[in-house]
Amino acid sequence: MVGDGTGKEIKKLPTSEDVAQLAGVSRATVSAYINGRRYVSDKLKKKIDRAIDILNYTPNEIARSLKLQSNKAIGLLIPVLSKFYLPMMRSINEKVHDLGYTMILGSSEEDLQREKEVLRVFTSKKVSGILVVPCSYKNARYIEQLQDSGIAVVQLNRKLDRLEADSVVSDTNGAIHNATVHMVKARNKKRVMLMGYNPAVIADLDKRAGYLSAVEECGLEALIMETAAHDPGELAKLFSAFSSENSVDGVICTTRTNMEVALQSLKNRGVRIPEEVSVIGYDDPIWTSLVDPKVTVISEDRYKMGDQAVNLLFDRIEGRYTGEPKHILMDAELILRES
Amino acid sequence: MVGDGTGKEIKKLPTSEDVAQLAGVSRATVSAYINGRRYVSDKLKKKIDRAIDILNYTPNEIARSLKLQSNKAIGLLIPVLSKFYLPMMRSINEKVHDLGYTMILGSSEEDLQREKEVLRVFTSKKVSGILVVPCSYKNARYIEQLQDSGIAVVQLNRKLDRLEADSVVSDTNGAIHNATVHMVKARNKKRVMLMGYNPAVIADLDKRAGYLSAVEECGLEALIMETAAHDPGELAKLFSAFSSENSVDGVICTTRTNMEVALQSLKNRGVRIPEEVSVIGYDDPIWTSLVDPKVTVISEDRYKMGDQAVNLLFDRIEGRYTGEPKHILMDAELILRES
DNA sequence: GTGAAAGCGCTAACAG
DNA sequence: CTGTTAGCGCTTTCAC
Repeated sequence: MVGDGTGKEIKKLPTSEDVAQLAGVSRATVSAYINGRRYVSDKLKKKIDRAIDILNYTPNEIARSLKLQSNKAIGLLIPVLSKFYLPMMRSINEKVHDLGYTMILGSSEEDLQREKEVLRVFTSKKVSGILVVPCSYKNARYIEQLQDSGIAVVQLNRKLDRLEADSVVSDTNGAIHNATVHMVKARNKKRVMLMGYNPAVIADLDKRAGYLSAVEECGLEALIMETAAHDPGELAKLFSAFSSENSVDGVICTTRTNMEVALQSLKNRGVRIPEEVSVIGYDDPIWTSLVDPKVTVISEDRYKMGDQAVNLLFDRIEGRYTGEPKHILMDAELILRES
Repeated sequence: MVGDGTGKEIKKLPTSEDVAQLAGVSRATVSAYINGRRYVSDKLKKKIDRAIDILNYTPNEIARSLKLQSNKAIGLLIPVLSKFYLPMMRSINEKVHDLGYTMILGSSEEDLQREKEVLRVFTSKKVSGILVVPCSYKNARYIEQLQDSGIAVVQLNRKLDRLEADSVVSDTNGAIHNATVHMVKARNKKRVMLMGYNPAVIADLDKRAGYLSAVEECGLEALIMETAAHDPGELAKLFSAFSSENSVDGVICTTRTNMEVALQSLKNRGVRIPEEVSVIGYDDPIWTSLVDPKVTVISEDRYKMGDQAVNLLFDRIEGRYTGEPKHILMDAELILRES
């Protein structure tokens, strides 16, 4: 316990050799026992257990990975660490943990170059698989190379047409389409706006498409309020733009934050919801069912998306599936409430 | 491009040996060049660069880690993947990426046993350091063992008294104290409630303590509304309990969600803020400055907390600091607005 | 200034 | 059934 003036003493960790020695067996037997790769007699098992216990031995995963040429780890690459991805991260984290894998997290920050960097790091760490929310078509070729080198890849939340890899995305196009039609047919609204469309976001293209096809189908005018990046300044601009808009009787919000902006603005102005203006929000946080009026929302089950994706990934990693890419399109639910 | 009926062909990745061979040098030289460990003549550098390029060589980090007995990775262990930790994750992710490290993410789910499991996995992967939001005193000894074996450890957001490791926590005690006093002295409120206290959460003990010391100092009655876990059911209970409470003239919320509940309830009831009831929220999401009235909040700069923690960690990892544990207590700011 | 060779801790043939 | 042995790909003394 007393130092020698040079700082901490670092205990060298025990190796399988140490365990073998103490148990009076060979390293091979220790390895076989730990990994359950072949029969080991009860007597030796006991001895080994005891030795492991005494030494407090933990296998060195690095050495194991080097030998096996694969790491019990998967990489998760998302554009930004935002709350949007949390539900997916949760389901992924659970499955990964249950299977004894670890999750390496990286963000591309929507930057093509950085995306590639992170992917490169993942591969240098020999991850068994990668879950990626791609940020650019440009890396499709590179990702296919990774697959060729034996790394399983699943696209999450965004799907590149030119990338031959499993994918799990939600049907935002259909969801927005249905929501718009619902406003018109069931609520009898005539001037329905798509609020908060951001042309820089890949997913928003789908939302726009769904909206446009719906208004066309209903013979109405397309009313789109654009916005830009997700910083406070832009949000304030959106807030004031929306607040001086009083010709619409229906609002479809493209994101959760935009829904907050819209609701806040309407309440401030004393606009009655849904009599004067009907609102359909995006995403379904707890409070949407607590507030007055309870708000109708489009809800993507992102927890489940993550779950599906990680299932596809492990099907590949563990060799249960080796065929053509599977593409899962998840329905986004329209949760009807009062707004 | 044409398969042979047996499925994918997996290309073996090039090794430093391949590079050396192609460049006509030895592995030692390749290694030395890549890591800048010793002088290499320009001529050889060129050759090596060319070979690396041709082969598209990426060093195998696993082999590197085995040799060096340390992985360019750090582990981040948080209780749950909630939005509370996102700002910290962002700053940590940035620094880690900049330094060429990777971040392994794990969650304890507030479970003692699982916390230990995750820590064990981190060590088996030979992470260079660990950032941990501890969930129990019980693992303090184990964590100290990790330090003894050479792994740097920094506690984040929560600090165990009996754990000799660097820490970065925010001064919630002081923040709640100040907020309470502010309500009484500056707003002239007499019945100030601490709303949403959850005795099961370590941090809430501090909040309670700060609140109690303040009401005592002001000679007021302590009014604490308790709540339990973070599920929708409990939240609804809290909402209704708070909604039938009309004897208070000031509310201090313990979390962001609780703030949403309180504001929503007061608005529903048509209670004027802050004339009838003054509200101080916790956490500072964008909308707090957009709504009417703009809400006064206690704001922990969690991005900065993560930054500080990761700085301490790398000071240890890279040997710039080897002394006694450092404990950073970060001020939580009271952002005065209208509520 | 550069190369040869040993070894990090583990697994998997191959013997016995 | 269990032990011996040969690497996995890299870094690093130690010679040249």
